[in-house]
Amino acid sequence: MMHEVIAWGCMSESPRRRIPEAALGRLPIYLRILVELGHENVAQASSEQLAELAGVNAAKVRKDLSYLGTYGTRGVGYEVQFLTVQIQRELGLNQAWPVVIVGAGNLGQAMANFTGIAERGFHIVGVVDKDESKIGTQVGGVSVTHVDSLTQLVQLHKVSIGIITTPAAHAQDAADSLVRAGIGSIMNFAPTILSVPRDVHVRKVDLALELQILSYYEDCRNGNLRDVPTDGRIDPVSA
Amino acid sequence: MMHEVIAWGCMSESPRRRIPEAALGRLPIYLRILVELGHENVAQASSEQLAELAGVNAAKVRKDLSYLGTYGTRGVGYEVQFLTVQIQRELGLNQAWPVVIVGAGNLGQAMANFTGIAERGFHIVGVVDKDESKIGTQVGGVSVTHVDSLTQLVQLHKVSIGIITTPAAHAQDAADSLVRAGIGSIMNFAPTILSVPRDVHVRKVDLALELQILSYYEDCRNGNLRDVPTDGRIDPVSA
DNA sequence: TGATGTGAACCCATTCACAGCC
DNA sequence: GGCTGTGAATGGGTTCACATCA
Repeated sequence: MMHEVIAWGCMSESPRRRIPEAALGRLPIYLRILVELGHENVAQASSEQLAELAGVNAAKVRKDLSYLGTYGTRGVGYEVQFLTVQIQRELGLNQAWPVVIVGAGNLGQAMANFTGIAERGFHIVGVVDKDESKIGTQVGGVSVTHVDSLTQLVQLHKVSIGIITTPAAHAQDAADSLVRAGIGSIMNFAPTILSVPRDVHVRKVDLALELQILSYYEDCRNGNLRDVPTDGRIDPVSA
Repeated sequence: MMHEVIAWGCMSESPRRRIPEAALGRLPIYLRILVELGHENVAQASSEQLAELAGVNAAKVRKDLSYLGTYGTRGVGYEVQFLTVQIQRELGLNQAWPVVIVGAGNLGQAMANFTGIAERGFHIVGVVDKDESKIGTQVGGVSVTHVDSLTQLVQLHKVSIGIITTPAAHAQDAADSLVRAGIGSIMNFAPTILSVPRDVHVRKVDLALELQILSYYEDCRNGNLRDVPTDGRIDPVSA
């Protein structure tokens, strides 16, 4: 048995990714929990405990962690410190990632000041904007510079991740600037589908999206059953 | 045939949900696109066009929209205005949802000022904090009040959705306050698993999570193959 | 003709259940 | 005995392909 398992590494556009997307999305959650447990000087944790804290079930925790390697101890559990490092390594967090923010508005400031970002290995090396009135102001420990300085900033600090916090109308411009500067991945807060070269990763965070889903559930809870569609279709109560 | 299809409405904890979670999560995306198309006076759109704009494939668009009802026209496509209203209705967005924000920090301010929220039918009726120095300041058109006024605020405006933008350490307190005030759904920005009664919906937005996933992909792209696990397991290059 | 709507097939993710090891 | 690691079973979501209808 060995099928076509080529290597342990991941490849950016590999047809066969090692860690399933769904599991990958949960690794940061486990990581956060492990770091917290570490702060509380907890040395060991079982999949049951981790599952409880993560709000998932134990089998999923074990399956997810098994993609990383055999890091648990049967009959005991996982060593918190060790597993923390393994997940960090897997996520590429064993290095400080320099990040630039495009858009010095409220959200840009919030991201720049967000301690959770710095705590988890990301370092804001620049905030740029094209609004002259914002340039020179201090945001999250750096001063805002003009968007034209982006390329210079990116090359100087070897930045490969950019965050777009501009209004939707300027998001594509921001993305173009980032791509021109040579960025490889973009976290986009603007409610816009960005058009970028195929080799640039974009992850979109839609701040209103979750609210809209909540409103669906709230509407349901309040007993406001959805209206019947307005065309000819009728609720088939009986055959 | 009629199984137990009771009605077209959804129920908060119904064992048989009408719209699959995955499709529900895409409705806000289609909605945003449709609204934009509407602004550009586009009258009709095919599943192909919508798919292109949403970054998914056409079959998925059709399947997703089919959960709402039969709103397309074969051989033609979907009527933008009509479909917009249908999705809004389905998401419960045919009403203005009052919302409160707990935490008047950077992120709270960003959310309160975020025009995308107001544009999509949400109305910030209050921002509360427990830091005396913030109370009275203006944020997004309302003045910050003390967290003790939460219950009053919620009852006065019949609020059922709350947003937590406090530091992680205070998030559980914030959630408790919201629950005590009678809120039904919570959007949580703090990187914390909240403990709430079973009938309260919580959706978590982890701002650092997406960054951590990006760093994984960046690490891969840069050719930094994942290290081999440090235990005895070796890459099985050949049988 | 051309695009929707939808069973059926497929594929990925979750869960189960237990062998294997501490 | 207890907990991990993992094949196998299950279930949900995606995609295919085509019947259907304007």
